[in-house]
This record gives sequence, structure tokens and C-alpha cells, in this order.
Amino acid sequence: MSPSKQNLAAPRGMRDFYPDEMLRRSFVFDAWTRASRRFGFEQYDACVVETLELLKRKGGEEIVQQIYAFADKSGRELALRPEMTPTLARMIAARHGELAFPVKWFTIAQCFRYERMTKGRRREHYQWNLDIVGEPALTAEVEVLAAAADAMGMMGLTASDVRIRVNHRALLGELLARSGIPADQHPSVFLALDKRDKVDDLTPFLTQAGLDQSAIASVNRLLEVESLDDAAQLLGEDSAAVHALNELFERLSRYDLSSMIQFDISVIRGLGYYTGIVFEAYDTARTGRAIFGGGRYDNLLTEIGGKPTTAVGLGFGDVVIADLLEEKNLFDGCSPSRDVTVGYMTDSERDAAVEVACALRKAGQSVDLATHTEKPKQFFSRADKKGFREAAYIGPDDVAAGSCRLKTMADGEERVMPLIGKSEVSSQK
RNA sequence: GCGGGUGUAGCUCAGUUGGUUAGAGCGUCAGGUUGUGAUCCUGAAAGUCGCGGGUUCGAGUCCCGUCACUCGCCCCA
Repeated sequence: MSPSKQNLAAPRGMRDFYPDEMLRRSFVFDAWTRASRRFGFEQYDACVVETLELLKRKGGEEIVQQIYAFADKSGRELALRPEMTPTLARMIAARHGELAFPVKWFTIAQCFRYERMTKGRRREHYQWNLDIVGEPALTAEVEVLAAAADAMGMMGLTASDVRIRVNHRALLGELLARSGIPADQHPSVFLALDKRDKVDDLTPFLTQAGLDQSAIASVNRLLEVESLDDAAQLLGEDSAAVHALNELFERLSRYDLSSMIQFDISVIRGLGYYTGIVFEAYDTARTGRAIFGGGRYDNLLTEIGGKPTTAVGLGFGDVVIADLLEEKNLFDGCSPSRDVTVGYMTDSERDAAVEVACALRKAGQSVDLATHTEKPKQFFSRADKKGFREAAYIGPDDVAAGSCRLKTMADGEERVMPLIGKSEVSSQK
């Protein structure tokens, strides 16, 4: 059967990275890695395949349907990880006794989820995970947020491009309790609040959630909470959540991040396992999906069987950020960084070309050596298209003269390089 | 799971009320130019018109089905 176009495409939702796409991916990965290192995080990695049990335990049954699960030849139930946090929790728990807490770890993890594809969402993606485990103090949230902001800064994004929205789960709980809404109705109300940007009137959702009219009125009042001061007025000064958020904003101002961070009562995030401060970053126009999200999850390690350990973490995917960087032309600087290509006219010049390539490589340059003879026109045309900074074309005349010329593609300037001496490579640029 | 849009060359797309040999631009390759790229000129290769069926003298075009891609909804990293 001859291959059809269908068979040549990657499976649905899976991604190939051709060289030009790889450049952009590396641009993002580099920013993540540099920010992680700059903030003192250690890199780790783990297997892509986990036991289904580990993944189920954390996410509950709903998420299981989105997991790429399979049985191996011994019948073990395994799965491609849909996220990194259970793996992190497993690794921490496995060596809990020997780790010096707090632990600051980062990874760029390939994750899989079987779900309907839409803009900004694929079945496979890479996610930067940044976690501080074993630190109950607010410093953990502050450093994680600052590192994320630093990474975005390295990608060229500023406070006019992105906004990090912060909330506190306890704050919402306190506000709802203050409004007389019993705790068992909170999850439904969270769901409804999460839709505030998508629907005009929340009343039908809240009614469905079992709230009576006065409770609905209370929720609608909550929606008018636009600032932390508004919340503080409702809750009073003794609110721990208000205090924590104020403290967070105060501390982030020391990092010069005030213009990028704002309070937003509608940030809910993973209803089940976040326990404290939660945050999400969006483009300022708020047209796309969340760029990253995270928060404090103090119970997760206990849930997988580890000792009680506090944690703050974030997940920052590569798909949404790539869309944003593309839209803002911030990938423009991405180009292959190859310095020189060396070509030759006939096989008689091949040895001289090898000599030139070796000398330049020894001098630390990235050098492409032609794999076969080329006519000058072919060679320079290729050198131009592939974006080499310099090109050296060696023919019989050069070998006879004992030197060759390195041509700077941008301006046509040439510099001479000796052929036989092979010791001196005139300093570049 | 639900709904919309789109499938024609490697890419982006045109293709008239159904009509004879399916086009353009870009890209690729070659030549003009056997020692010098970008511009220019000439030429070439490249198509199961997503797939299957139907209507018709005749289907890229109309109908039915199907698959794929894509954008929303739901949900979520």
C-alpha cells in the first residue's frame, strides 16, 4: 500500500517539530530553564509512563477518561502521564527521609491527555513544572511567581502583554460562609464563579446548584468584589486569607512585579486539591487560555501515601505561550546559529575543505561542510538560503594559491584564510 | 459527547449556471552564467481535486455517506 497523506501525518493531537519549529520550542525551553536556574531550582526528570493507579489516585475518576492508558504484556495497567505533579509527589515521597526540605525542583515534562482538540490545546504538550516542596511560608509562592514572571520576561513579554491573577481559596470560602452559604454548596458556586466571563447571568447555574434567592444575591455581590480592599471590607481585618494576599502583593513589589500581578476573585483553579493561594496568567487582552497556573497544594503528597508535606507549584505549557509569542512576533529572533559553511568545486579540493572546516571547528565555530561537490552558484545559493553567516568556497585556484576566502554573506566582504598552515585562523567577526 | 467551517501541486489558494487537456503565486530543481548567493529571464518536475457511492451524455463543481483537518461548546494542564 502506498503511503497516503493521512498516514504521513502525526496521530491526532501529537506533534512533530521540524527544524524551524524546534527553534521556537527551544526558545521557550531555554527561557524556562534559565529562569529555573536563576532562581536556584534543581532539574529533575522522570519516566513518561506511570502506573494508572498513581494517576487515578490524585485526579479521581473524571480525569481517568482523559488518560492514555494501556496494559503492558504482563497486564500491568499503565498510562502516559497527563501531568507531572503525581510523579513529583511519588519521587518526593519515595525519598522523603533523605531530602533536605524545602526542595526546589523543576522539569520540562512531556504530558499526554486524550481529549478533544481546540485552540491552545493538543493531546501532547510540554509543561514546565516548578515546585517548592516542604515550605509552608509565603516565600514559596513569591519565588515561584517571580520565577515564572522572569521566564516570561526572557521571552520578551512585559506587564503590558500578560497579567498574573491571584486569589486565595480560603478567601472564597470565607466570603461564601459569610454570605450564609453552607460549605457543601461551595464547589457548585466555585464552578459558577468560574463561568463569570463566559455567561451574562449566573442565576440559572446558581439555582441549579441549589442556592436560594438570598444566597444568589450574596454571590452576585461577591462578583462585585473587584479589589482586595473590597474583600477586606466584607471580611474584616482578621481574615487570614486577606492578610496572606496583602502580604504576597507587598512582597512581589520588591521584585518589581506589581504591574503584572493583580487580585482576581474569579480565579478558582483545580477545585479539589489547591489549599491556599492560587494563580493563573493570561494575556492582557484575555483572548487565550491560561498561560500558566498553579498554587499551594498542601495535601497532595499525603494523598498518594507520603508524609504530610506542604507544596507550591506551577504548570506552564508550551502551546498557549507559543501562540502568544507568535502573535506578538517575539519569535522573530529565532534563527539557526550556524556560523560557516564550507564547499568545494571538485573532489580534488575536498581535503582542503576538510582542513578549513576542522580549523574553524577547532576555533569554536559551528561549521557545515558540504557533503558533495557543488558549482559556485549552487553553493552560494545554499549558503544564503540556510542562513550561514560566512561561506568558504574552495576551488583549484585556491588550492594552488594556498589560501581560501571566507565570504560574509550579508555584505559580501571576504577575508583570506591560509590553507596549508592550518594553525592560524584569523579571529572571527 | 454536541455544533459550525474547510478538504484541489511541497505551501497559500483560484476554479463561473456541471462541459473537452484542472490553474496561479510562492517554494523546489534545471538553464541563461564551467569561480560566486539575494534581483531578472526561460524552462521543468510536481495532482487519485480527502475517500466511497449516487445523479448525469458528462462531476473538482450537484446529492448521500465516510474520513481527516480546523474553530467553538463541555471540561481541563
